[in-house]
Amino acid sequence: MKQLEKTNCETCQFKSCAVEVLDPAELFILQNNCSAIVFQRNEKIFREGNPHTGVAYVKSGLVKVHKTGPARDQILKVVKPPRFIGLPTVLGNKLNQYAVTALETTHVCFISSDSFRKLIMLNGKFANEIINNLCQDELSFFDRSINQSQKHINGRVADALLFMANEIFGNDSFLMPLNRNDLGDFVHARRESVTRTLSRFRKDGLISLNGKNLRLLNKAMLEKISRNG
Amino acid sequence: MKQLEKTNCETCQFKSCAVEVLDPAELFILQNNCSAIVFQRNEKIFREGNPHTGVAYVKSGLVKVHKTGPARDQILKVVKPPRFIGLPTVLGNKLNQYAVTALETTHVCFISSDSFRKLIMLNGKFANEIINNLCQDELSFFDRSINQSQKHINGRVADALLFMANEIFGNDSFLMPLNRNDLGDFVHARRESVTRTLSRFRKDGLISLNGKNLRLLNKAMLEKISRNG
DNA sequence: TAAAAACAGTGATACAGATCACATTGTTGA
DNA sequence: TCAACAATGTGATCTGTATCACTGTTTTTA
Repeated sequence: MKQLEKTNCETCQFKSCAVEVLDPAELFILQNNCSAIVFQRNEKIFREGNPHTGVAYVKSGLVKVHKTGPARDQILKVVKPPRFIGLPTVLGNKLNQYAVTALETTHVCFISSDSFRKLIMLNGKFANEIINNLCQDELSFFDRSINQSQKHINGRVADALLFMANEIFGNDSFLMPLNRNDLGDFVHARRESVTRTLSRFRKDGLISLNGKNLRLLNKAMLEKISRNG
Repeated sequence: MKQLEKTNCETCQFKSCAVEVLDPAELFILQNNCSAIVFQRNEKIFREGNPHTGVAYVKSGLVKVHKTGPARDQILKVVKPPRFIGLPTVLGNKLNQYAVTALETTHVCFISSDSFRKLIMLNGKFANEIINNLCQDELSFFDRSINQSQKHINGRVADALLFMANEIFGNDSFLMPLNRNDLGDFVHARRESVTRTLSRFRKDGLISLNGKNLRLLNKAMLEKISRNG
């Protein structure tokens, strides 16, 4: 974790849709209440239970959002930039309700919650973009919840692989950013079951697998498995 | 389902926090793009896959939000008024992504999505309230997801009973608004398992149970079961 | 670079809940 | 008010995945 020199929000190459609609005066507010920080793999961006540090805007990299449950940690989502993270906690002005951890080198801007709220109040378009974000999250969370609870482990692991390939990497070949244990926490299963499922997929020629190195060989079949559980 | 005569938003006794912050001109917009409808038990307020009918403001009654999964229906939440429902779908201008059904006689105001969006753009405080709502939803959905996937059926059913008593009815004695099948869809279990769990709770003196008539007799113990799964 | 710690694979076993099949009770409307 | 259907309860059985125990491998760090 390393603080960077002040960045220029106006010329920032990672501007969010929400920030695009701000006028110069509003950008000035943002500019002066925003600090850029770099996190390395496995460094925590939010720590569960700690006082919040502002809204986080993830500019580059990859992060996991996770939370301690009664039995174990659970990965709620894996988030690719550009994306705001931590609105619920920050806006409620509470302690962090969940943890966020970098899965690779990740650039983040922290925006003080006061100024974030000020922007919402000042600029309806900005608020509208934030609302769109939250709504989108809600819908995908509904889907995820249903899929996780109604599919068998084959379907859940297939989902996770397709998600990584399609949503995160945009490539059928990728380096799995989660270890087997985390992958278990992501698909509501245990490490051993994930291992067995991946081995089965490899044996059936659906994927090639070498440690974290993954390639989807038969997406049609994986999608079918995803549908049928 | 029955359309009522035009209501007066300004003097409405069920005004939401969000609507409280509107000025007269904005209330006038709302007034003219808002229709009040009553639904009886089991009538659908939103039908999954249908074109949306605007944001729904639930003024009184009780509703379930549910969605078809690969294997069965799933109840995502049970919502008590006052509450906006259906923002994600409406704002995305898509088909309804989930269904909403009345569990008892329920009064709803439908607000056209255009005017709802206009209010967000015009009034930062309104937008802010909506954002607070969405954030709160997200946090409770995270909790629910973790509880549902990590607890055994005893803990999940205990959670549901405590939720009904504490959040919905504010009373340890209530008429369960969900039948055994729905209760199963709510706690990610099957009808038979719910029945068995409730019987066990009754035998152990934790609840009294007579059809839909429920009374929590030992909340301390139910909370303990909820914690330990 | 050796020792320790984290990560990954695999077989044997246990068990929570699903599923099935059927009996009983409650509800509805012709 | 009786037939038809929906909802509920209950025992017997099946099964997917967790758990346990152990081995092998990779990564970290002292």
